[in-house]
Amino acid sequence: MSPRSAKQLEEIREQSKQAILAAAMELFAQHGFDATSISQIAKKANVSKGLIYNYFEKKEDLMTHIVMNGLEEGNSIMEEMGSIESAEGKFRHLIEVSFQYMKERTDYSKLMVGISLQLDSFPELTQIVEMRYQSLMPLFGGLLAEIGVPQPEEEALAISAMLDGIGLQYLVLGDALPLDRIKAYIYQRIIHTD
Amino acid sequence: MSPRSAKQLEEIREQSKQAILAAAMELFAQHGFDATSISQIAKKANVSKGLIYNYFEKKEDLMTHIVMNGLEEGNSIMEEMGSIESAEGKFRHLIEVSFQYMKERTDYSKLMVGISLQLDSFPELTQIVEMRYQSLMPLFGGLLAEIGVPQPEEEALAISAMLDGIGLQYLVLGDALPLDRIKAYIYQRIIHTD
Amino acid sequence: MSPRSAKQLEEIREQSKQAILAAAMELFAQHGFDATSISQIAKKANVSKGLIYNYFEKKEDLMTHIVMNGLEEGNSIMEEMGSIESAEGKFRHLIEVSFQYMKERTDYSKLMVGISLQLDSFPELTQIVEMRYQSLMPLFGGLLAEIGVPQPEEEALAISAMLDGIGLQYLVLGDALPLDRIKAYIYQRIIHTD
Amino acid sequence: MSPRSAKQLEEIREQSKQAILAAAMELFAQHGFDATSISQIAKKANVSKGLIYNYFEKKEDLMTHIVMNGLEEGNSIMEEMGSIESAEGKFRHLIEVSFQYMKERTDYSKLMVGISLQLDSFPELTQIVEMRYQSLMPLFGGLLAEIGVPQPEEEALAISAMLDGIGLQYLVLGDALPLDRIKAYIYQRIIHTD
DNA sequence: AATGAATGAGATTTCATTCAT
DNA sequence: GATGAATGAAATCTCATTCAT
Repeated sequence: MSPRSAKQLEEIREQSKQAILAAAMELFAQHGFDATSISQIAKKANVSKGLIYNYFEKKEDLMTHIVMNGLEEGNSIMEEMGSIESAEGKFRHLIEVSFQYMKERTDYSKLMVGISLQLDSFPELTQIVEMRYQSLMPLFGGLLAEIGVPQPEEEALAISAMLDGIGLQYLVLGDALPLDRIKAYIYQRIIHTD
Repeated sequence: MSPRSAKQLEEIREQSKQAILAAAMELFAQHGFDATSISQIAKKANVSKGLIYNYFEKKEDLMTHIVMNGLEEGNSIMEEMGSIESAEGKFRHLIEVSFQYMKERTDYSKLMVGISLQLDSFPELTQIVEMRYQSLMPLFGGLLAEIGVPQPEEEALAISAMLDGIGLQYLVLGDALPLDRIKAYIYQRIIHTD
Repeated sequence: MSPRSAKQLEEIREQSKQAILAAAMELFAQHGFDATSISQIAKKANVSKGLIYNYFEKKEDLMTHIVMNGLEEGNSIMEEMGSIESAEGKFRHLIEVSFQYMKERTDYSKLMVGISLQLDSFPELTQIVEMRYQSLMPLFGGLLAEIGVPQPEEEALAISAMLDGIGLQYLVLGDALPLDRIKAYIYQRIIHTD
Repeated sequence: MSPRSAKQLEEIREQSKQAILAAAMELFAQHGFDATSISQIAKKANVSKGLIYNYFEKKEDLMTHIVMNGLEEGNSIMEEMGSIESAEGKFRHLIEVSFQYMKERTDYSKLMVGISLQLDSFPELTQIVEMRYQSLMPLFGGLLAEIGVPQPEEEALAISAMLDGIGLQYLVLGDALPLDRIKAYIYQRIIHTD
């Protein structure tokens, strides 16, 4: 009865949606949410303004989807960590992944920091993002305790802050920031071998 | 028509300007630059829309002025530091001032982080803000070297990142973040007495 | 491709058309022509947006068809009247049918009044609807003359206006309007037995 | 302090507002609320689109203001009636005013009927308009009783319906409807002298 | 210096209509 | 016959900016 199979339709829909989300993410990251117009997104995604509203009810929803997707991706990265044996290995993995993320997904990182600053415009995200910020602390703390670091909780606070700070600085300064040197220092400080 | 002296006029001008800038800063920090309208600023400053354009050519100029003022203020705080003798004292002062700033001028801090993320909308600020980020590093490095910290440069990178990270986290999490505990930890780590 | 007889096809067509018209009528009556979207109609009719355009060239055509159908239905009701002998019987029938219509087909009545007020948006209907309004007058006049009412023409004007007015009031006030009391009064006035 | 006096400003504001309301009323009456765009209103009022939003928050507010103004005007007409002595005089006045209104303010009448049909789009008006419809009935009833009409309540219902019906018919048929003949008939029927 | 009415560009959003399948 | 993804025009509304006073 229907001229295109359900699967075909789903594919088409998914493609359009992804094109739109990709364009939106890039622009949101570059210019911020408010300074990005639906027209710009449509143009970048090679799509009509109207189509965006076939898939997303409001402009806000674009942001919501992007952030949610990103957090899910983050979760699956965390889960990989489960398969690593030693606490030290886990810690290394966490650090590696964090730095890699900043380098490779700079856009997304920028967007996340931006959103953090105006959470009251995105009520659906408030809780999720706040939890995100808070969930890493105990994880770090546990790992550092297992490794045998003297004051694991304070160190967790410190390292978590450092990572966020590095992220922020990297976004502003770009490659002028010596990422690798900082990474090495962290390892040396925690693991005492390197 | 009314015989006011040049000095009186200047005073009036200055008062209006400051009222406008204060209102703008608060609103920019709370809702972001794009989400704040000139009308809102005018209302909050108890001033007409038109008057704002007597003093500032464009909306962007408001932001530019606010940021510049803030940086100058920052500079004068730094200068106070000159009168302190010991490197340790200077370092302590720097840390104290930084934490105090986050607590008392949260709005302004938020605004500065926000602006950092969309520097391309404020071309006049790009250079200035980038310099700001970079200028603290050597300062920290010098102090830490004087104090006798083993790897002063890496430690400077680390502490500078930590401070920015703490700032970011404080903006998102508010008082859920144990500022004082982190501060104590920094002191303990660098100064070994506390 | 599928071997369906012309008759079957015709049936399918007719079913779809009727489903669409029924959905459109309900929605037009409830929310007005402009406030009703093709999407809503499609959803209510369980049909795709595209299909509507297989049967009707433009959205306006839906309205045109609905009104025409309604008028035809009205005509056939009138024709039933032909089989009644006495003028009084005919008059009673006319009144009964009118009141029944208001009660049972409130939606359609609402739609007809609404359309009357913006005839210039539906050029094809202008003449038809105007004729409708005018055609009842002579009919009433003739019946009232036969019954022996003193000034049959004026009374026809009056009763016709009353019926329209009752319709309008009923649409606004709903069952707060004492339809039966008014009906009784009309009978009493014209027929002097009741 | 302010360059134009408050009075001047108020005058300017009032003029613009009236121009906008007049344009809106005419267009709403002609094409209906939904089919009239803010652009059309702006053009007809010789004013920019933006200005309309200086005075009215939403498009709906235009309708609300127009209807409210009209009802107030209606009230003051009713109050004139208080100065008339005899019930018969009052009744005549009421009828005269009603017919005059239809002729002279056809636009407004049309708009009122239109609004009555879609009251659920204008929640602020619902109560007011319904009350309006209901308030005339007892008024008529009282007058007719005083005049000595046999069944004053039913007659009130009948006449009230007739007036609304005449209004509706007049809006559709225009001067093809013999207003004066109907008016004469009403007088003759109620007052038995004419 | 100060006001605020007025403008117009542009933002978000809706929706009738088309068309490839 | 039937679908629904896609378009684009137009609608509502916002707001930085201008300017007569």
